Amino acid sequence: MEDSNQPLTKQDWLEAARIALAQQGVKGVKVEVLARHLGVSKGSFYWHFKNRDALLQDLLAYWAQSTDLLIEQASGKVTPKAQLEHLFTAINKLGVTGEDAIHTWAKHDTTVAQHLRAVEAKRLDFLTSLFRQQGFSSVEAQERAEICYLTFLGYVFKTGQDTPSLSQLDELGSKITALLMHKES
Amino acid sequence: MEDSNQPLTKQDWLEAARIALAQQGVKGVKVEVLARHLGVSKGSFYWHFKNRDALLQDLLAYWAQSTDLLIEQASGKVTPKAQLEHLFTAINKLGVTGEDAIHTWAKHDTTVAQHLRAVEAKRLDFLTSLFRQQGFSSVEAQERAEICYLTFLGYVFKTGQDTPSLSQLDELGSKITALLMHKES
DNA sequence: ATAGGGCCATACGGTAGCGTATTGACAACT
DNA sequence: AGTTGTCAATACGCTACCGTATGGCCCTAT
Repeated sequence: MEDSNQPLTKQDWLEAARIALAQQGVKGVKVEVLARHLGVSKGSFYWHFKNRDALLQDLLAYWAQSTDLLIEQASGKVTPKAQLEHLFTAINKLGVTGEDAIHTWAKHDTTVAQHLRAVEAKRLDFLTSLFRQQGFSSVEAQERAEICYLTFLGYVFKTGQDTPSLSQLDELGSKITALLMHKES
Repeated sequence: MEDSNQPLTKQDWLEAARIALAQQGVKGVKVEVLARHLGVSKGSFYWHFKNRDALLQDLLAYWAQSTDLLIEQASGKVTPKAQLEHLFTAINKLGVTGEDAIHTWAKHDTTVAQHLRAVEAKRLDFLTSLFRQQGFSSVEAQERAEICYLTFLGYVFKTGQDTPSLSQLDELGSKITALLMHKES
Protein backbone atom coordinates (compact mmCIF):
# COMPACT_ATOMS: atom_id res chain seq x y z
CA MET A 1 0.00 0.00 0.00
CA GLU A 2 0.94 3.62 -0.44
CA ASP A 3 3.21 2.84 -3.33
CA SER A 4 4.62 5.74 -5.21
CA ASN A 5 8.07 4.41 -5.97
CA GLN A 6 9.44 7.63 -4.57
CA PRO A 7 11.97 7.47 -1.75
CA LEU A 8 10.35 8.24 1.56
CA THR A 9 11.19 11.33 3.56
CA LYS A 10 11.28 11.85 7.28
CA GLN A 11 8.05 13.78 6.87
CA ASP A 12 6.33 10.79 5.32
CA TRP A 13 7.15 8.75 8.38
CA LEU A 14 6.06 11.56 10.65
CA GLU A 15 2.74 11.88 8.90
CA ALA A 16 2.10 8.17 9.09
CA ALA A 17 3.04 8.21 12.75
CA ARG A 18 0.73 11.16 13.37
CA ILE A 19 -2.20 9.23 11.97
CA ALA A 20 -1.31 6.14 13.94
CA LEU A 21 -0.99 8.22 17.09
CA ALA A 22 -4.38 9.81 16.55
CA GLN A 23 -6.07 6.52 15.85
CA GLN A 24 -4.34 4.11 18.17
CA GLY A 25 -2.54 6.14 20.77
CA VAL A 26 1.18 6.05 21.46
CA LYS A 27 1.26 2.32 21.80
CA GLY A 28 -0.14 2.11 18.30
CA VAL A 29 2.87 3.85 16.85
CA LYS A 30 4.88 0.78 15.93
CA VAL A 31 7.86 0.77 13.63
CA GLU A 32 7.06 -2.40 11.78
CA VAL A 33 3.39 -1.54 11.45
CA LEU A 34 4.16 1.88 10.03
CA ALA A 35 6.63 0.29 7.64
CA ARG A 36 4.03 -2.15 6.39
CA HIS A 37 1.57 0.67 6.01
CA LEU A 38 4.06 2.67 3.99
CA GLY A 39 4.89 -0.30 1.85
CA VAL A 40 8.53 -0.55 2.90
CA SER A 41 10.52 -2.51 5.41
CA LYS A 42 11.70 -1.17 8.70
CA GLY A 43 15.18 -0.98 7.25
CA SER A 44 13.96 2.31 5.87
CA PHE A 45 12.80 3.56 9.23
CA TYR A 46 16.09 3.02 10.96
CA TRP A 47 17.79 4.99 8.26
CA HIS A 48 15.61 8.05 8.89
CA PHE A 49 15.39 7.74 12.67
CA LYS A 50 17.71 6.55 15.36
CA ASN A 51 14.95 4.57 17.04
CA ARG A 52 11.29 4.67 17.96
CA ASP A 53 11.80 7.22 20.72
CA ALA A 54 13.35 9.65 18.29
CA LEU A 55 10.25 9.38 16.13
CA LEU A 56 7.98 10.02 19.08
CA GLN A 57 9.97 13.05 20.09
CA ASP A 58 9.75 14.55 16.62
CA LEU A 59 6.07 13.73 16.62
CA LEU A 60 5.57 15.68 19.81
CA ALA A 61 7.31 18.75 18.47
CA TYR A 62 5.36 18.43 15.23
CA TRP A 63 2.14 18.55 17.22
CA ALA A 64 3.15 21.40 19.49
CA GLN A 65 3.47 23.77 16.55
CA SER A 66 -0.20 23.71 15.68
CA THR A 67 -1.25 25.70 18.72
CA ASP A 68 1.11 28.52 17.88
CA LEU A 69 -0.16 28.64 14.34
CA LEU A 70 -3.78 28.72 15.45
CA ILE A 71 -3.29 31.50 17.96
CA GLU A 72 -1.30 33.57 15.50
CA GLN A 73 -3.99 33.09 12.92
CA ALA A 74 -6.84 34.00 15.22
CA SER A 75 -5.09 37.13 16.43
CA GLY A 76 -5.77 38.67 13.05
CA LYS A 77 -9.45 39.10 13.75
CA VAL A 78 -10.61 42.31 15.35
CA THR A 79 -13.16 41.66 18.08
CA PRO A 80 -12.69 39.07 20.84
CA LYS A 81 -15.90 37.39 19.76
CA ALA A 82 -14.68 37.06 16.21
CA GLN A 83 -11.34 35.68 17.40
CA LEU A 84 -12.99 33.06 19.57
CA GLU A 85 -15.34 31.98 16.83
CA HIS A 86 -12.50 31.87 14.38
CA LEU A 87 -10.63 29.49 16.65
CA PHE A 88 -13.44 26.99 16.50
CA THR A 89 -13.94 27.19 12.77
CA ALA A 90 -10.22 26.99 12.10
CA ILE A 91 -9.87 23.93 14.29
CA ASN A 92 -12.85 22.45 12.55
CA LYS A 93 -11.17 22.92 9.19
CA LEU A 94 -7.87 21.42 10.31
CA GLY A 95 -9.54 18.49 11.91
CA VAL A 96 -8.33 17.39 15.26
CA THR A 97 -5.00 15.65 15.23
CA GLY A 98 -5.40 13.35 18.16
CA GLU A 99 -5.40 15.58 21.17
CA ASP A 100 -6.74 12.71 23.21
CA ALA A 101 -3.76 10.57 22.34
CA ILE A 102 -1.39 13.31 23.44
CA HIS A 103 -3.19 13.73 26.75
CA THR A 104 -3.19 10.02 27.44
CA TRP A 105 0.42 9.87 26.43
CA ALA A 106 1.29 12.69 28.79
CA LYS A 107 0.11 10.64 31.73
CA HIS A 108 3.06 8.30 31.49
CA ASP A 109 5.77 10.42 29.94
CA THR A 110 7.09 13.36 31.89
CA THR A 111 8.53 15.05 28.83
CA VAL A 112 5.21 14.92 27.04
CA ALA A 113 3.48 16.20 30.13
CA GLN A 114 5.76 19.21 30.19
CA HIS A 115 5.15 20.03 26.55
CA LEU A 116 1.43 19.61 27.03
CA ARG A 117 1.45 21.89 30.04
CA ALA A 118 3.26 24.54 28.07
CA VAL A 119 0.86 24.28 25.15
CA GLU A 120 -2.17 24.42 27.38
CA ALA A 121 -0.79 27.44 29.18
CA LYS A 122 -0.53 29.23 25.85
CA ARG A 123 -4.07 28.28 24.95
CA LEU A 124 -5.51 29.38 28.27
CA ASP A 125 -3.57 32.60 28.29
CA PHE A 126 -4.89 33.49 24.89
CA LEU A 127 -8.47 32.64 25.79
CA THR A 128 -8.19 34.58 29.03
CA SER A 129 -6.95 37.62 27.15
CA LEU A 130 -9.99 37.42 24.89
CA PHE A 131 -12.39 37.49 27.80
CA ARG A 132 -10.51 40.32 29.44
CA GLN A 133 -10.77 42.33 26.25
CA GLN A 134 -14.47 41.70 26.48
CA GLY A 135 -14.47 43.49 29.80
CA PHE A 136 -14.48 40.69 32.34
CA SER A 137 -12.41 40.89 35.47
CA SER A 138 -9.19 38.94 35.70
CA VAL A 139 -10.66 36.14 37.72
CA GLU A 140 -13.87 35.97 35.77
CA ALA A 141 -11.98 35.95 32.48
CA GLN A 142 -9.80 33.13 33.66
CA GLU A 143 -12.72 31.02 34.79
CA ARG A 144 -14.61 31.53 31.56
CA ALA A 145 -11.50 30.74 29.58
CA GLU A 146 -11.16 27.47 31.41
CA ILE A 147 -14.76 26.52 30.87
CA CYS A 148 -14.40 27.40 27.23
CA TYR A 149 -11.27 25.33 26.94
CA LEU A 150 -12.72 22.38 28.79
CA THR A 151 -15.70 22.38 26.50
CA PHE A 152 -13.41 22.33 23.52
CA LEU A 153 -11.42 19.49 25.04
CA GLY A 154 -14.60 17.59 25.69
CA TYR A 155 -15.56 17.99 22.09
CA VAL A 156 -12.33 16.76 20.58
CA PHE A 157 -12.34 13.97 23.08
CA LYS A 158 -15.83 12.82 22.28
CA THR A 159 -15.20 11.92 18.66
CA GLY A 160 -18.63 10.37 18.46
CA GLN A 161 -20.60 11.79 15.57
CA ASP A 162 -23.77 11.19 17.49
CA THR A 163 -24.03 14.66 18.98
CA PRO A 164 -27.63 15.59 18.31
CA SER A 165 -27.84 19.35 18.18
CA LEU A 166 -24.32 20.76 18.41
CA SER A 167 -22.81 18.28 16.04
CA GLN A 168 -20.44 20.63 14.31
CA LEU A 169 -17.62 22.33 16.08
CA ASP A 170 -18.77 25.55 14.43
CA GLU A 171 -22.16 25.41 16.06
CA LEU A 172 -20.59 24.63 19.39
CA GLY A 173 -18.26 27.58 18.93
CA SER A 174 -21.14 29.94 18.23
CA LYS A 175 -23.08 28.73 21.21
CA ILE A 176 -20.11 28.91 23.52
CA THR A 177 -19.19 32.34 22.31
CA ALA A 178 -22.72 33.59 22.80
CA LEU A 179 -22.99 32.11 26.27
CA LEU A 180 -19.60 33.03 27.65
CA MET A 181 -18.93 36.33 25.93
CA HIS A 182 -22.25 37.79 26.88
CA LYS A 183 -22.08 40.50 29.50
CA GLU A 184 -25.18 41.39 31.47
CA SER A 185 -26.05 44.73 33.01
CA MET B 1 3.16 -7.25 45.84
CA GLU B 2 -0.40 -7.22 47.04
CA ASP B 3 0.08 -10.32 49.12
CA SER B 4 -2.72 -11.28 51.38
CA ASN B 5 -2.53 -15.07 51.10
CA GLN B 6 -6.23 -15.05 50.37
CA PRO B 7 -7.50 -16.68 47.20
CA LEU B 8 -8.28 -14.11 44.56
CA THR B 9 -11.79 -13.47 43.34
CA LYS B 10 -12.99 -12.39 39.95
CA GLN B 11 -13.62 -8.98 41.50
CA ASP B 12 -9.99 -8.68 42.50
CA TRP B 13 -8.96 -9.16 38.90
CA LEU B 14 -11.62 -6.74 37.73
CA GLU B 15 -10.45 -4.09 40.12
CA ALA B 16 -6.84 -4.49 39.07
CA ALA B 17 -7.91 -4.36 35.45
CA ARG B 18 -9.95 -1.24 36.09
CA ILE B 19 -6.92 0.53 37.46
CA ALA B 20 -4.75 -0.62 34.60
CA LEU B 21 -7.37 0.52 32.12
CA ALA B 22 -7.59 3.94 33.71
CA GLN B 23 -3.86 4.38 33.82
CA GLN B 24 -2.66 2.72 30.65
CA GLY B 25 -5.64 2.33 28.38
CA VAL B 26 -6.95 -0.92 26.98
CA LYS B 27 -3.59 -1.96 25.66
CA GLY B 28 -2.27 -1.66 29.16
CA VAL B 29 -4.62 -4.33 30.45
CA LYS B 30 -2.29 -7.30 30.10
CA VAL B 31 -2.85 -10.66 31.68
CA GLU B 32 0.70 -11.31 32.73
CA VAL B 33 1.20 -7.78 33.98
CA LEU B 34 -1.93 -7.92 36.10
CA ALA B 35 -0.82 -11.27 37.44
CA ARG B 36 2.55 -9.88 38.46
CA HIS B 37 0.82 -6.92 40.06
CA LEU B 38 -1.46 -9.21 42.02
CA GLY B 39 1.40 -11.39 43.09
CA VAL B 40 0.22 -14.51 41.32
CA SER B 41 0.89 -16.23 38.04
CA LYS B 42 -1.39 -16.06 35.06
CA GLY B 43 -2.47 -19.58 35.81
CA SER B 44 -4.84 -17.93 38.22
CA PHE B 45 -6.24 -15.60 35.63
CA TYR B 46 -7.21 -18.32 33.21
CA TRP B 47 -9.10 -20.05 35.94
CA HIS B 48 -11.29 -16.99 36.58
CA PHE B 49 -11.64 -15.87 32.97
CA LYS B 50 -11.85 -17.61 29.66
CA ASN B 51 -9.41 -15.20 28.08
CA ARG B 52 -8.43 -11.54 27.95
CA ASP B 53 -11.48 -10.54 25.94
CA ALA B 54 -13.79 -11.94 28.59
CA LEU B 55 -12.09 -9.75 31.16
CA LEU B 56 -12.47 -6.69 28.99
CA GLN B 57 -16.13 -7.38 28.45
CA ASP B 58 -16.76 -7.68 32.18
CA LEU B 59 -14.76 -4.54 32.68
CA LEU B 60 -16.99 -2.66 30.29
CA ALA B 61 -20.17 -3.76 32.03
CA TYR B 62 -18.59 -2.91 35.36
CA TRP B 63 -17.97 0.61 34.16
CA ALA B 64 -21.38 1.12 32.58
CA GLN B 65 -23.10 0.70 35.93
CA SER B 66 -21.62 3.81 37.46
CA THR B 67 -23.68 6.18 35.34
CA ASP B 68 -26.94 4.60 36.43
CA LEU B 69 -25.93 4.83 40.04
CA LEU B 70 -24.96 8.47 39.74
CA ILE B 71 -28.17 9.52 38.03
CA GLU B 72 -30.27 7.62 40.50
CA GLN B 73 -28.41 9.24 43.34
CA ALA B 74 -28.71 12.76 41.97
CA SER B 75 -32.42 12.37 41.33
CA GLY B 76 -32.98 12.52 45.05
CA LYS B 77 -32.22 16.22 45.23
CA VAL B 78 -35.08 18.64 44.83
CA THR B 79 -34.14 21.54 42.57
CA PRO B 80 -32.44 21.12 39.18
CA LYS B 81 -29.59 23.29 40.36
CA ALA B 82 -29.03 21.09 43.38
CA GLN B 83 -29.14 17.97 41.24
CA LEU B 84 -26.59 19.33 38.81
CA GLU B 85 -24.27 20.43 41.56
CA HIS B 86 -24.66 17.11 43.28
CA LEU B 87 -23.55 15.33 40.12
CA PHE B 88 -20.25 17.15 40.12
CA THR B 89 -19.55 16.66 43.81
CA ALA B 90 -20.52 13.00 43.67
CA ILE B 91 -18.25 12.41 40.72
CA ASN B 92 -15.54 14.24 42.53
CA LYS B 93 -15.89 11.91 45.49
CA LEU B 94 -15.87 8.77 43.41
CA GLY B 95 -12.90 9.87 41.42
CA VAL B 96 -12.95 9.35 37.72
CA THR B 97 -12.54 5.79 36.63
CA GLY B 98 -10.81 6.30 33.33
CA GLU B 99 -13.44 7.77 31.09
CA ASP B 100 -10.74 8.73 28.67
CA ALA B 101 -9.60 5.14 28.32
CA ILE B 102 -13.14 4.05 27.57
CA HIS B 103 -13.55 6.70 24.90
CA THR B 104 -10.27 5.84 23.26
CA TRP B 105 -11.16 2.20 23.47
CA ALA B 106 -14.51 2.82 21.82
CA LYS B 107 -12.79 4.10 18.73
CA HIS B 108 -11.62 0.66 17.75
CA ASP B 109 -14.18 -1.64 19.27
CA THR B 110 -17.73 -1.48 17.98
CA THR B 111 -19.17 -3.13 21.05
CA VAL B 112 -17.57 -0.60 23.33
CA ALA B 113 -18.75 2.20 21.08
CA GLN B 114 -22.32 0.99 21.41
CA HIS B 115 -22.16 0.79 25.18
CA LEU B 116 -20.59 4.22 25.33
CA ARG B 117 -23.28 5.68 23.10
CA ALA B 118 -25.97 4.24 25.34
CA VAL B 119 -24.35 5.57 28.48
CA GLU B 120 -23.85 9.01 27.00
CA ALA B 121 -27.46 9.09 25.86
CA LYS B 122 -28.55 8.46 29.43
CA ARG B 123 -26.30 11.18 30.70
CA LEU B 124 -27.44 13.73 28.16
CA ASP B 125 -31.09 12.89 28.63
CA PHE B 126 -30.77 13.43 32.32
CA LEU B 127 -28.95 16.71 31.94
CA THR B 128 -31.45 17.90 29.36
CA SER B 129 -34.31 17.13 31.72
CA LEU B 130 -32.64 19.24 34.37
CA PHE B 131 -32.43 22.26 32.12
CA ARG B 132 -36.01 21.80 30.98
CA GLN B 133 -37.15 21.75 34.58
CA GLN B 134 -35.33 25.01 34.92
CA GLY B 135 -37.61 26.43 32.27
CA PHE B 136 -35.52 26.33 29.12
CA SER B 137 -37.03 25.35 25.81
CA SER B 138 -36.39 21.89 24.44
CA VAL B 139 -33.71 23.01 22.07
CA GLU B 140 -32.05 25.36 24.50
CA ALA B 141 -32.07 22.72 27.21
CA GLN B 142 -30.44 20.23 24.91
CA GLU B 143 -27.73 22.62 23.85
CA ARG B 144 -26.92 23.62 27.39
CA ALA B 145 -26.89 20.00 28.45
CA GLU B 146 -24.35 19.24 25.77
CA ILE B 147 -22.14 22.12 26.71
CA CYS B 148 -22.36 21.07 30.32
CA TYR B 149 -21.48 17.51 29.43
CA LEU B 150 -18.63 18.50 27.17
CA THR B 151 -17.17 20.62 29.91
CA PHE B 152 -17.34 17.70 32.27
CA LEU B 153 -15.69 15.47 29.70
CA GLY B 154 -12.99 18.02 29.17
CA TYR B 155 -12.33 18.04 32.87
CA VAL B 156 -12.03 14.30 33.33
CA PHE B 157 -9.94 14.18 30.23
CA LYS B 158 -7.55 16.84 31.36
CA THR B 159 -6.37 15.10 34.51
CA GLY B 160 -3.62 17.67 34.87
CA GLN B 161 -3.68 19.16 38.35
CA ASP B 162 -2.37 22.39 36.95
CA THR B 163 -5.75 24.03 36.51
CA PRO B 164 -5.23 27.41 38.09
CA SER B 165 -8.60 28.65 39.28
CA LEU B 166 -11.16 25.90 38.76
CA SER B 167 -8.93 23.15 40.01
CA GLN B 168 -11.55 21.16 41.83
CA LEU B 169 -14.45 19.55 40.09
CA ASP B 170 -16.70 21.08 42.75
CA GLU B 171 -15.70 24.59 41.82
CA LEU B 172 -16.16 23.82 38.18
CA GLY B 173 -19.60 22.42 38.95
CA SER B 174 -20.63 25.55 40.82
CA LYS B 175 -19.43 27.80 38.06
CA ILE B 176 -21.07 25.73 35.34
CA THR B 177 -24.31 25.56 37.26
CA ALA B 178 -24.33 29.28 37.79
CA LEU B 179 -23.56 30.04 34.18
CA LEU B 180 -25.83 27.57 32.47
CA MET B 181 -28.76 27.42 34.85
CA HIS B 182 -29.12 31.16 34.99
CA LYS B 183 -32.17 32.50 33.22
CA GLU B 184 -32.31 36.13 32.21
CA SER B 185 -35.38 38.30 31.84
C1' DA C 1 33.75 3.01 -15.22
C1' DT C 2 34.02 3.42 -10.80
C1' DA C 3 33.52 5.20 -6.22
C1' DG C 4 30.55 6.90 -2.84
C1' DG C 5 26.32 7.97 -0.70
C1' DG C 6 21.23 7.77 -0.31
C1' DC C 7 17.64 4.52 0.52
C1' DC C 8 15.98 0.09 1.43
C1' DA C 9 15.61 -5.44 2.03
C1' DT C 10 16.74 -9.38 4.64
C1' DA C 11 18.15 -11.97 8.34
C1' DC C 12 19.03 -12.35 13.06
C1' DG C 13 18.62 -12.36 18.30
C1' DG C 14 16.02 -10.73 22.02
C1' DT C 15 11.80 -9.57 24.82
C1' DA C 16 6.86 -9.37 25.98
C1' DG C 17 2.63 -11.03 25.78
C1' DC C 18 -1.36 -14.65 24.75
C1' DG C 19 -3.29 -19.03 25.40
C1' DT C 20 -2.96 -24.18 26.62
C1' DA C 21 -1.69 -28.19 29.10
C1' DT C 22 -0.20 -30.30 32.96
C1' DT C 23 0.56 -30.70 37.60
C1' DG C 24 0.13 -29.59 42.50
C1' DA C 25 -1.38 -27.62 47.10
C1' DC C 26 -5.09 -27.29 50.08
C1' DA C 27 -9.64 -27.48 51.94
C1' DA C 28 -14.14 -29.68 52.59
C1' DC C 29 -16.93 -33.22 52.54
C1' DT C 30 -17.95 -38.51 52.92
C1' DA D 1 -8.51 -42.13 54.30
C1' DG D 2 -10.09 -41.04 49.99
C1' DT D 3 -12.49 -38.07 46.74
C1' DT D 4 -13.63 -33.90 44.80
C1' DG D 5 -13.45 -29.04 43.79
C1' DT D 6 -10.93 -24.59 44.18
C1' DC D 7 -7.15 -21.90 43.08
C1' DA D 8 -2.54 -21.43 41.43
C1' DA D 9 2.55 -22.61 39.56
C1' DT D 10 5.19 -24.13 35.74
C1' DA D 11 6.38 -25.12 31.22
C1' DC D 12 5.54 -24.81 26.45
C1' DG D 13 4.65 -22.95 21.62
C1' DC D 14 3.25 -19.03 19.10
C1' DT D 15 3.12 -14.19 17.50
C1' DA D 16 4.35 -9.29 17.43
C1' DC D 17 7.53 -6.07 18.01
C1' DC D 18 12.35 -3.67 18.78
C1' DG D 19 16.91 -2.96 17.38
C1' DT D 20 21.29 -4.40 14.80
C1' DA D 21 24.10 -6.04 11.17
C1' DT D 22 24.87 -6.66 6.66
C1' DG D 23 24.44 -6.37 2.05
C1' DG D 24 22.30 -4.56 -2.34
C1' DC D 25 20.40 -1.27 -5.67
C1' DC D 26 20.38 3.14 -7.98
C1' DC D 27 21.93 7.65 -8.85
C1' DT D 28 25.44 11.11 -9.22
C1' DA D 29 29.99 12.96 -9.48
C1' DT D 30 34.52 12.48 -10.88
